[in-house]
Amino acid sequence: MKEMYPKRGRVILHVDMNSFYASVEMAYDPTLKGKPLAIAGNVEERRGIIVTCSYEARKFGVKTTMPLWEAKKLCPKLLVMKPNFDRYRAASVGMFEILRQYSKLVEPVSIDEGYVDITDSYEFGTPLEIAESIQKRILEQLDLPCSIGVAPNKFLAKMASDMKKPMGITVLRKRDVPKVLWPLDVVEMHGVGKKTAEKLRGIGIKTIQDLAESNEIQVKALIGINGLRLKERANGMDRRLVDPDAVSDFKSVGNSTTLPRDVYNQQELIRVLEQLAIKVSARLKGKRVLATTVSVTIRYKDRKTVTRSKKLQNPISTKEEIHLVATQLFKDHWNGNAVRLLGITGTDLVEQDQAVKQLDLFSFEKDAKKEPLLDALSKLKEKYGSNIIENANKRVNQSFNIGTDTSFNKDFLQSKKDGL
DNA sequence: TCTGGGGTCCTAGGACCC
DNA sequence: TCTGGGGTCCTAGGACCC
Repeated sequence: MKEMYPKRGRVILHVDMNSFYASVEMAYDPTLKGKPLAIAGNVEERRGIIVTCSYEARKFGVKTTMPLWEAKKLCPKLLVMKPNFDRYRAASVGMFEILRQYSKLVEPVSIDEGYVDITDSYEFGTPLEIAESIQKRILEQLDLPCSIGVAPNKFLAKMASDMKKPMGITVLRKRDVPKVLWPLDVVEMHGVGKKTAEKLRGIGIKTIQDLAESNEIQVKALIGINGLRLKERANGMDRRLVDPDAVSDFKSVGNSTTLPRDVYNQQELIRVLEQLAIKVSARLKGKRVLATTVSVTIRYKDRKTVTRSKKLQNPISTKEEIHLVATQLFKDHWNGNAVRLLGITGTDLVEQDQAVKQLDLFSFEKDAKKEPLLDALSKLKEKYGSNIIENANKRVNQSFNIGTDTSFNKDFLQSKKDGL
């Protein structure tokens, strides 16, 4: 069947939901439609900021990341809601389900956007027809608006979806790049932020065209290997594949909180760490993973931010363990100044099922101290097969010879008994 | 009386090993 | 009497994105 169609170059869609959180709230409660609506964090407190807002609110100048009080000044009738993440997740699942009906090659980028490779999706029509069909179904079935970019690669699709909002469809071919993309300021490029744009301006690169025609050596010297990638993108080139598994193996799990006021008191800060440890632990367990490295983020009154991390011998996930490691890190590195924000992040994640083996190996280490080593090794071989022996050997050596990191853990357990 | 919270990726230096 | 060069791991921080 497929052979009947002519071979064509890649066709990638980037689907981007419009003011997603606000749109979901309007789908839940249609009386909100047509009104200036904002979703904001920490609505009760002054430090609340706008996360998303409806297009009606944008007409007043309300923008993402704007402090709530400022938004209210611009738009006194602004309706403000706290985020309902369960609703957004449900809507997101529905959206990606629709996308997967057109191609198996769907790569979620975040809760409200994703790429679809429709190169081989001939049976659903031309690329433009597919984009129209997707947009229509998301609107009819979920009552949610989106914008779609149609292009030969991810970068162009992403740039295209951004061009018409809300409810736009933009086709961006490679031959359109000089006319459409090149006149734009280089900061408009996905992947170029304020800092990079500033640096580029320093060597006379202002527009995307300037970057496309820039001197590779000069750009590389200025911003590193990333500069070469950006130059390629500016020329409309991007070979990245649409990878359905890209997000499934996430790299870290963290929680942080800005304190309602600046805090000096160590006991109080340690209690905040406990709350964060509870959250991180619950999320790790929900994802069935353990963290091998724990980081603590401290933001001071003057917004100066430091992160300190510790790689552990054994991955952990309980709230007690996380709290102990985080507290130790905090005590070791806090400079005593007033703290505005605290965060805990777990990285170097390993799957629980794999960690079970490691747990067994750990208990084996204790056995190894009682029994002759070879004896214990052969026991292990019976249990797991020979391929695991090498790892076991390493771990035994570590626990016998070095042992610094295991004592790190033990110190914590001791300090816990001592009441911290 | 300002600037949230969740992430990813990259770089760079020091320690350590061979 | 002087001091290479490559590689990996760990830690810290910066830039960027949604």
